[in-house]
Amino acid sequence: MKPEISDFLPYLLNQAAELVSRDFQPFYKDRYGMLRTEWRVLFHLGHHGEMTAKQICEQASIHKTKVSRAVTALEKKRFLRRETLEDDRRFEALSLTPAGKAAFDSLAVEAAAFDASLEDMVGQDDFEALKRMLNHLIAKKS
Amino acid sequence: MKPEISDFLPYLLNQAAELVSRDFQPFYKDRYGMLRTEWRVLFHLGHHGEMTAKQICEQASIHKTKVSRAVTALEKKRFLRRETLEDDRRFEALSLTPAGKAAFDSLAVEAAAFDASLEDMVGQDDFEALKRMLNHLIAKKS
DNA sequence: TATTGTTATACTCTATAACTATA
DNA sequence: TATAGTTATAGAGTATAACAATA
Repeated sequence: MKPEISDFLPYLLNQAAELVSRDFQPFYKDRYGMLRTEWRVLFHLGHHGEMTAKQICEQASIHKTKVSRAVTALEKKRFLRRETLEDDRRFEALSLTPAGKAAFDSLAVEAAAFDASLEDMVGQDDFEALKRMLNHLIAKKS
Repeated sequence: MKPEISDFLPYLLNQAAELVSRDFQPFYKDRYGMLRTEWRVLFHLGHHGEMTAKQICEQASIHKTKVSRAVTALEKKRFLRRETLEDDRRFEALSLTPAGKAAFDSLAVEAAAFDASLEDMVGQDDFEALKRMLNHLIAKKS
């Protein structure tokens, strides 16, 4: 018995990720002109406060070239400012401007609501289990 | 309490999908030079036999432009042949050549083994639950 | 006019190597 | 020599409009 495509986990993950991403994309794209990596970097800075690019790379599992470009784009949008660290001038402290904070606050609320709508879709218990499994899978594969 | 990124389902889905896809990609790419959509189209034709492009679009939820390009690429690799339907000359019956069938047979085995390795990773019960939830989510979002 | 499939085009995302500035 | 971050480039994936051929 050959497997159907709906039994192949890589396909399911990709399809689900794509559909969900496409639904959330308008929130950061249409209003703020951000790309996905920019939204993620903004998310991390909004959540953790001042960080270096390297810290964002590590915490978010994003390659340094992507972070570098996202930081440049967010800076151009006046959502982020950088300050070279005097201890070690290779590092820059990245932080959100008031405009960046405002965007983050608004998007964080919308993200939470979006996540809640997904929770409604699959049910509360399943939703927690789903997140747990995905985190487990990601940890194993990273 | 602001949400961590590991609590945001779109992020988790995308990260898991990317890591898993990257692991499976070598099977169809390195040996057969296929792209992801080509592998999916091959999968469908191998599983269901003769189909039209429209049927593949519907069953696999792939846009017609992607299927069209994948079909062209698979034809160039001599994995697929087309035959215009005389009933309605807008349609073409697509089917795998012997070389295409051989590639499918080999890849189907490897895909099943890969899927099984993911099952080992998350545990059998969770694995079934995970697939069920993803299928549910996909159905709701499509 | 509607449908199947193709082509053109632009944008988004990923991956890697080479580079700079600093340590 | 090593590390933080940048730039260049190619490849892969996605989205949409316009089109040709057939019905």
